[in-house]
Amino acid sequence: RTVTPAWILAQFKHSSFRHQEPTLDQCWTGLAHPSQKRKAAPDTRNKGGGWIQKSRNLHEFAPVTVVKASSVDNPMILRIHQAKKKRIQSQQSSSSGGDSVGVVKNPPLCNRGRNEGISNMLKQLSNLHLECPLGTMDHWRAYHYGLMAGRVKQLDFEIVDERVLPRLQHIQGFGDSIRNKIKEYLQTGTCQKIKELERDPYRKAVQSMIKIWSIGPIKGKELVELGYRTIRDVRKGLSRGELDGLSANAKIGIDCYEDFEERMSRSEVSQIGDIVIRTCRQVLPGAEATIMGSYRRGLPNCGDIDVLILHPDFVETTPKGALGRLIRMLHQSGHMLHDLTSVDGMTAGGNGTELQSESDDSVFHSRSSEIEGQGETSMGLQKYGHYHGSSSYMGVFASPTDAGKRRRIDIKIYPYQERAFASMYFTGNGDFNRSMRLWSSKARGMTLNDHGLFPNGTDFANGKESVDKLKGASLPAATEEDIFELLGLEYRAPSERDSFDAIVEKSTSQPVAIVELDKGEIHHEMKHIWID
DNA sequence: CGGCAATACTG
DNA sequence: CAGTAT
DNA sequence: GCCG
Repeated sequence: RTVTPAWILAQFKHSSFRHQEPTLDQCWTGLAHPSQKRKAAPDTRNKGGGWIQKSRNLHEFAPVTVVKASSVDNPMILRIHQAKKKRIQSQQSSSSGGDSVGVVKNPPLCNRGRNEGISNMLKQLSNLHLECPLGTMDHWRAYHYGLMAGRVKQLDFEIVDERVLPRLQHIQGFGDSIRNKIKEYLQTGTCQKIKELERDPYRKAVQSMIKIWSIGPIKGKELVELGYRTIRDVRKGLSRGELDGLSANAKIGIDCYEDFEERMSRSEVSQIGDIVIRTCRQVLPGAEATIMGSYRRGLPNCGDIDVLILHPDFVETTPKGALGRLIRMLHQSGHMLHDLTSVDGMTAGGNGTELQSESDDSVFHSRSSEIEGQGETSMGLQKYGHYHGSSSYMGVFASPTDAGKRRRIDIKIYPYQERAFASMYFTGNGDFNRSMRLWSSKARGMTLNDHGLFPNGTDFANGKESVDKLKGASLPAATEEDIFELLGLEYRAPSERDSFDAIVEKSTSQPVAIVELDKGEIHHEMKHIWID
């Protein structure tokens, strides 16, 4: 049933399910429970001049989050469990946990914002390594810095001075290097490593090359070796004909360099979405098209537009040529400027890809052998063939709101039966997807992708050949909730899918404690919570 | 010292 | 297949 | 960079 705030308060009062002391079978994570992220710490801190200073024992800095350490095969829980054991051994203490007042399932929205400074520092380090992976290992450095940038924000305490460093030691992912950088940050307010990386002219040059869409670390380095340091250099080189070897996509990337750096407002995204969706319905009546990505996650601005297309009549297949037809129509109306991938029959983002010809179908007929009966009328129901699989398109869209600005757009179409998996994937974010897939594989022995969820051992590994088997072998899910359920994870609304740590095992009847929230807060946070 | 998600598209 | 992308 |  749906739980009202009043009901929850009543439960708290009557303590019908009370917070229990964590036993060894349980653990806390060192991470704040999502529900306490915003509220708890500021409160506690403000009382009596900072509890971090007051309390030395570890039970006090992570007072609540009681998560059952159930499945032992869950690596994340396992690690955390491990960490706790370690801690328990080294440090014994008596009481704690007085603040928890009740339990809910399916905890509410994550609120971030703690340890901003440190998080930003780690994020910077991540980016500096990510954008310029000079050594082969840098990629994973960046990965880990990124994860930790997310994790510090979820800590249930503020890192205000060095005394918390030993506590950090017990939290998964904070090793010597990162703790030292945090220490440095606490002492000096900066990080020499960042300065150093930012100073390095080579790295800086490669960074600016890498920001060109379709230029990665390898080509970026090549360009720098050739003497190009800035986007201006590259443009100059291009105009001199020195860089003819670059791909068509790279040329688009160079042309749109500044535009692609920019983020757009939600309103612009929704307007672009409207255009695409309306056109889509013309081309494919009955289609369900939705804006996904960061827009769906509710971010205030977005780096690109992601549109997912489904059609209930195409359950195991996709309408052959529909995506191409949509793209072509968008080209004709002047909205779509460039293709970065080819679609169905259309040519790739190559040279003459623009408006090809007048005859609506010439492109399709000439390119795609597969078209069966193309119903002709531009707005009637088309008869589409069945393409077995999904397809995805990347392109460049003309901003309807900001004249001259060009926006990255991705459009994907999937068989209807894959809709839950496709929308999960396409909603992201990236870290969340990786976390979820890691969980699937390590904790559940299954492989999760945008087509389905497959018990390992299923014969899906050999690429395109087995797409069919792959589909057939997937556990069925009609909704995203189903997927969380299948994986034994707490449901997360799109807006909550914002980090690697946003994944929590579904407590099997094991309550999750929350800290005191005032009524307004509870009302605000919980009025939509579903409790089974 | 191996693993860190899993896949699509291009040339 | 490597590189870039999601 | 960190973990097992």
